Amino acid sequence: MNEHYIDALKALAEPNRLRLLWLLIQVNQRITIAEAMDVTGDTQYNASRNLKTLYKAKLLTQEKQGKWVYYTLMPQFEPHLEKLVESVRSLPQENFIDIMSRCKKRLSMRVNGECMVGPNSEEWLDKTS
Amino acid sequence: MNEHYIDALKALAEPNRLRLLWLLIQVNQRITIAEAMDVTGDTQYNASRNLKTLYKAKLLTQEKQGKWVYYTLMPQFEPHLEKLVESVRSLPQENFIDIMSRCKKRLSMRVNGECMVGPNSEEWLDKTS
DNA sequence: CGTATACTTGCACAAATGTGCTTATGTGTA
DNA sequence: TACACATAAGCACATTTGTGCAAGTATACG
Repeated sequence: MNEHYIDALKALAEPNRLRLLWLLIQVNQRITIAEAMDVTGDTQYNASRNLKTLYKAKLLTQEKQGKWVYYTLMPQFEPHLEKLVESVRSLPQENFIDIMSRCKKRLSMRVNGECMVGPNSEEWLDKTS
Repeated sequence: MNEHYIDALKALAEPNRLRLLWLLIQVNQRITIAEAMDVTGDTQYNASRNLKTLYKAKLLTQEKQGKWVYYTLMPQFEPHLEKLVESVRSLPQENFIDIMSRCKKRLSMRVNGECMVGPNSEEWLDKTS
């Protein structure tokens, strides 16, 4: 009963995942696990698993492209899920200022909208030092 | 960071509590633990703790009156919390039909809007047998 | 008073969840 | 084919969370 909704709530009830979904809502763009790692500072295992958890809760879509896996916000059509995403969207930006600026920095390293470098690259470390 | 919001999500990410909050939203009325027990079939410990968890997450208010403790939906003023409650409100009724009818039955046993009998009373068992 | 009733809290335990490490899979490139 | 790199999956472990039982607090009522 409402298991899908419960899964979504559980997926969001964890700070790292909430932050990830918030980011994906705000940037309105797909991101790779490598990019998520750099932006959040998470380990590879955690970035991968947290994105996958959001995917299993049907909040994200997954798309493999070469060696990269892109995750994107999934459009919701049922009212309760739509409103849940809207709720996350309304979270005050103040709590995410640094993560947002890191994300913009990381996305600016793309070429033609494609992720080119892996996690902890020279280019990234230069940008953030 | 957003701990209050995370608490609310956690509180809702459990079927029994989600059901309780949905009920409180729909009936738009305070209810006692005794009533919650009868309606959900939960034990006293669980009804008490689940309502208290929702209270600690600031989704409900608590009001002691004589030997009864009434819980009521708490009005939300921050957009993300408002929308979270709206999301729960939009959950399809189909999933709650039986619980809703039991709740109406239980509330009809009140006198002047006050709960008069405890859990598993004769009157209640008669009504639902 | 003393007893019944509504509710709370502490403890023990099982189940679920998050994390880290290691290893495996799969893809691009030389 | 071999190697580098992005991601996933398996395992052990600590933390959290839900549940049941028992004892405790508080209020009503005779």
